[in-house]
Amino acid sequence: MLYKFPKEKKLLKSREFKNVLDSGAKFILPELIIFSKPSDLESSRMGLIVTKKVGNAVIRNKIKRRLREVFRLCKTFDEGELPALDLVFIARQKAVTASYEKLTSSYEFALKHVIRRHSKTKKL
RNA sequence: UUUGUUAUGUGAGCUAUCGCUUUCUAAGCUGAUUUCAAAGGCUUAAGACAGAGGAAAGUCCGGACUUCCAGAGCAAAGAUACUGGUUAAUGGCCAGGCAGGGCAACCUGACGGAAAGUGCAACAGAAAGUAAACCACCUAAGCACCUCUUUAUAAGAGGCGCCGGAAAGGCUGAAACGGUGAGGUAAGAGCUCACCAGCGGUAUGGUGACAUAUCGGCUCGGUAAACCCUAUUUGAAGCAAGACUAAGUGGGGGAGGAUUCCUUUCUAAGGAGUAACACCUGCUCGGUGUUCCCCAGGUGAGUCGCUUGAGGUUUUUGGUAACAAACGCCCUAGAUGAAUGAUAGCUUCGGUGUGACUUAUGUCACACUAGACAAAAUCCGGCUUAUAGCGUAGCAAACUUA
RNA sequence: CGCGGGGUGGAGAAGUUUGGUAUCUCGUCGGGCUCAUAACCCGAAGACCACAGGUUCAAAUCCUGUCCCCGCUA
Repeated sequence: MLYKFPKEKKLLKSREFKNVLDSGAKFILPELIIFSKPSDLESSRMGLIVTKKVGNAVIRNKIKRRLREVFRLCKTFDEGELPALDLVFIARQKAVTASYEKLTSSYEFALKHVIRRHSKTKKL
């Protein structure tokens, strides 16, 4: 069930995007910029931003698909403690040449930091 | 065989695991209330089918479809421009003519009109468009003068000037009022003749563009991708078109009034007129809306439109061809922060590297690498541009062998 | 989906309307002035006008196609 990716796990409206981008926490990687914000929903949701600077339509679609796979498959770790997050991925130009494994590892690395940061703010 | 040229095909495949979208089936929930129960809707770690391109791209043309009340006239503006055909339509396509390029196959061409009018041509040059002035040329006819011959005022020869002749020459320029040759003349000239180029008429062939032949008088520059003229043609906006539903509430728009005249009629109805502005690309007619009253936002909600269509294709027939017709067969994406994928393995086409055989081309084996351009967004017909690798067929030239 | 504007030395602009010479400012280089630097003065280099093709005697300018950049409407 965890590997499914229905519409409820996507950010679809520009309001939701704005909300995350304005008040969310920012984490920068060579391939990505990730905005995150805890939500009250049961599961995490994700949205994608790939600008025209990255490449043409074919390249942009490819990046989107890969990032969706990364989000879908890497959700398993920290199953019990995983809080529901709204995530927005902004692809940078290095994401074009980066391999799939590199994307997953960097995403996991970022998630750990993000979760730690959010738990700290909750405690405070 | 090499080089070239034209047309055209393909745009890697298979398996496993995990996912996405549409449709159908199955199950469940909802609809649903006292009971029974439908359409519809939703869900599913259930199953099945299908799921990007030759250019999906650029948005350069043409249509379908939809809305605008979209209708008439005039003007403006835009587009097109050899001829004939084809098509729903086109600026596309096919065939032909002409011009240019190429040894050739073949390719390229905004290819109507300059005797309707207006404009333009730097520098150079006598002159850049009406043709004349200027320089140089000639001195036959007329006038005047000078020199020589001569006895002489007359005659002859020569010279200069005026008037006159003059369509030839004038070094330039991208371009100068036909070109070359011969005759002709005081000097010259299509003034005359031959050939060539151009213009016009006639005849023949062709649907036509045009071609061929012949005759004529001799010549009337360039630029319309300058304005323009002629012919044909175009209403505007675009699927965020547009239609429906829900939510919300006061409602996405709503509600009325004044004055003049006429008719019926007796205080009501109908018709006409009256101010300003905006829109229908400009104007006129015509129409709609707003103001002279009031108030106010919000959403990018859902469903339909949405994919069977001027569809594709085998064969046959007509046509040189584009294309058309008949019969049979096939159904092939409908997403909306936007699906059609991710990962792993294998096989073939290639590329790179190494090794072996071989004079070399090449052949075999192993390893690495999955690699061009580029993704539907209402749908079709074209055009243009990008494109790795692998092909197929026709034709032309050169070379070699028989 | 439908439109508009632009591309000229290293930088920023004019010239395109009406076709014939590519100009200006800053910067660069050389020289002068100064003990030295700046400022100032003198001189020079640097552009096939985004790319390709066409019209014309002649194209940055006119026409056609392509590429890139910027912006707008609902």
